[in-house]
Amino acid sequence: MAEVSAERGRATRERLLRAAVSLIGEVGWSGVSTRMVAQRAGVNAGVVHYHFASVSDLLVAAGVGFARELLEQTGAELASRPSVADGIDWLLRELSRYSGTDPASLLLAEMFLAAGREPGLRAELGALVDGFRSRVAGWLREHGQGARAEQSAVVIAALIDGLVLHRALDPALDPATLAGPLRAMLGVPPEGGQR
Amino acid sequence: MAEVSAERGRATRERLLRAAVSLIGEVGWSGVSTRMVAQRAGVNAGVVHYHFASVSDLLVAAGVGFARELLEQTGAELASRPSVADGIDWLLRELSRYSGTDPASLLLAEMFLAAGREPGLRAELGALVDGFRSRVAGWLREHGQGARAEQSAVVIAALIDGLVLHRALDPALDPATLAGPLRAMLGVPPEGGQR
DNA sequence: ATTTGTCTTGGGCGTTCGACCAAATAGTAG
DNA sequence: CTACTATTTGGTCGAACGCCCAAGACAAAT
Repeated sequence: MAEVSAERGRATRERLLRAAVSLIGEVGWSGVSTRMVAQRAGVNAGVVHYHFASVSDLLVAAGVGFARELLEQTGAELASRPSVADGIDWLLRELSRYSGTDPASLLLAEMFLAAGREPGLRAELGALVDGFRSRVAGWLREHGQGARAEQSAVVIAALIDGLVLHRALDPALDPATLAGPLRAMLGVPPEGGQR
Repeated sequence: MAEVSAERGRATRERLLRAAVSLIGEVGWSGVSTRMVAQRAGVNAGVVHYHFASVSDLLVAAGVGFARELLEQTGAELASRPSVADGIDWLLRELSRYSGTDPASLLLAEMFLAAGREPGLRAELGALVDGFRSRVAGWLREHGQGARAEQSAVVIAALIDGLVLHRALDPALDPATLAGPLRAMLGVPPEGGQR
């Protein structure tokens, strides 16, 4: 078989996916065009339709791949925190890194919207978010939050995305200042790990 | 002056705004076209550019008008609740009415995204959300939540939008089940209701 | 009756889009 | 070498886009 050719094709496919990820954040889901993504990937426009049946297919594959990586990484890091107070502090600090206007934030938001119009994307993204929630709930349960672990996890997951959205409107909004209400919600003493 | 003409013109302008509001939710901010909005409003395509300098101007005017009405109405209703527990319950019940896939939910989400690319929209929407937060904070302070009223208001406002987003992915997610964590956050007895 | 100003119409300009295709290129196998 | 497959190229297609404009329609003012 043409092994080197196949290898080069895989690399091109990867470049297309990466180009799509960055472009979705910059110009919006529906703003991404064949020519645009091809130019950024450094390939001819026709190549896009060789590797993907349609532009939609490319966008879904790119977005889901990115979201999977981000959610699994965040979930793992959060679950490894020794205490709930620690985890909350870490999460809020992590959220401060996303301004709400950076490509990563915008990509996430764009995916939520596109999911409403692309059933396949909705199913995949829904499964990812559900997995994240379960992971958070499990972590809370491990630390004695059994009673409302599930509901608290829902609140935390939704709050993450809500805060990213609101930071886009008001960059002065600092997530780190919200530790108080969150600790109260989770029944953690106000002065847990750090101040 | 041509009073009847002017009146008819105002009515046409209103129809264009309403058509734009419904279309943003259906096809997305950037998916709305001149011809589309004109057809839905029952007027010729050229009329759009008589009443508005550009499609963007129309969308901003339509979106901001809708958001202003919704936020002021919700803020007023929430602030009129006799107790924090009451308000939380009402808010969560109200949230249940938005599936995350209905035009109103989608319009709100689309506006957050579009705000990142249209500075004018961002300023207006930011002011509206800030006003809503202040109103919620004032209401919390009135009911003895002075210590963390501001932060709690930020959490509540962000949570609203986050929940709408997440409901779009998982319609089974029922906001009403989240009263427990929220009451804990606000220092309200879990079940009794009034403080 | 004529003028004035507001509103409405149909059409056209230039651009960009997704999709598709035949030809060209590169690498493997016989 | 030839035969074959995978990949890339440059180009074309019809459709839709935002925006603009000249002309018509119409109620009020003169």
